[in-house]
Amino acid sequence: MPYKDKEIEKLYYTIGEVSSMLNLNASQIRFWDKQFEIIKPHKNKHGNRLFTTKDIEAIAKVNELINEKGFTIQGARQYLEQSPEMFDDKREQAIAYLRLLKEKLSLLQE
Amino acid sequence: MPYKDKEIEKLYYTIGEVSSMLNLNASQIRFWDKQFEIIKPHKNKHGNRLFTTKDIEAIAKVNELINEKGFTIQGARQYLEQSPEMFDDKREQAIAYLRLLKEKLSLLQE
DNA sequence: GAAAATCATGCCGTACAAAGACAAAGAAAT
DNA sequence: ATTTCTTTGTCTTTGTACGGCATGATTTTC
Repeated sequence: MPYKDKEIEKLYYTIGEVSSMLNLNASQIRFWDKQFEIIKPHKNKHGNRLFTTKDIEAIAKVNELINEKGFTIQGARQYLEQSPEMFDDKREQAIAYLRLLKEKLSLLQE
Repeated sequence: MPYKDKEIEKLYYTIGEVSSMLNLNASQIRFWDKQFEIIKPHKNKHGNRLFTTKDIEAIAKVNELINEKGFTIQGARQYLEQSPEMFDDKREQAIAYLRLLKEKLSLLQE
C-alpha cells in the first residue's frame, strides 16, 4: 500500500504544529493547558505534549472565548462548565435565542 | 400632602445610593462610568453624578457581565455593543421588535 | 460633617512572554 | 561508526506588563 501514511490522519500533534495551525504562541498553549481541564494532551516518555484533534478543538474554543469574545480565563472556564454541549454552537445559539423569546413573550402577554 | 415624596419614585440617585443599592464601591462605579458609554449619569452644576434607573440597570448589567459571567471590561463593552436592543427602552421599537419575535416563534414551534 | 468630586498614585493578581536548560536530529569531522 | 557541533523543538521556571480597581489627598457640595 503506497503512500499509506500520507492518507491516514495523524493521531497526535506536537505543540509546534498546533502552534502554527492556530497561530498561537506555544507558551500560551502550555499556559492554557494548565488552566483548562478540557485541554489534556498525552505526554510521551520525556514529557512532550501530544495533542489529539479533540485537544486542538478545545484550544480553538478557548481561544475564541478569550481572544474574540473577551472572557477572562475564569469566565471562559465557567462558561465551558455551564455548557456541556459546548461544541455544538448552533444548538447553543438556538437555546439562547429561545430563552430570549420566552422572556419577551411573557412581557408581551400583559 | 403628607409622605408625598416617599411614594413617588425618585428620578435621580446619588452615587452613594447606587453604591449601597448594588453593593459596589463608589470608585468602581466612577471607573465604569468612564469605561462604558451606556452609563451616562447627568451631572448637577458642580459635577455630582445623578443616576437614573436606566443608569442603574446599566451598571447592574455591567456588574453581571464582569463579576458573574467573567468578561473583561473590553469583552463586556463588546458584548453590550452587539446587543443594543437590550437597553433600548423606547416603547414603540420594543413592541415592533416583539411582534417580530412572535412571528419567528410561531415559525419555530413547528 | 458626611458625602461628593477630581486627580494622582499605589497595588495586587492575571495572563502571558522571555529565559534558561535539556533532548533529539541531522551534518561535519575524525 | 563515533564524536563533536549546530540547530531545532520542547520543557519548566521566573519575570513582567497591564488591567482593574482602591486608596489617599485635597477640595467642594449638601
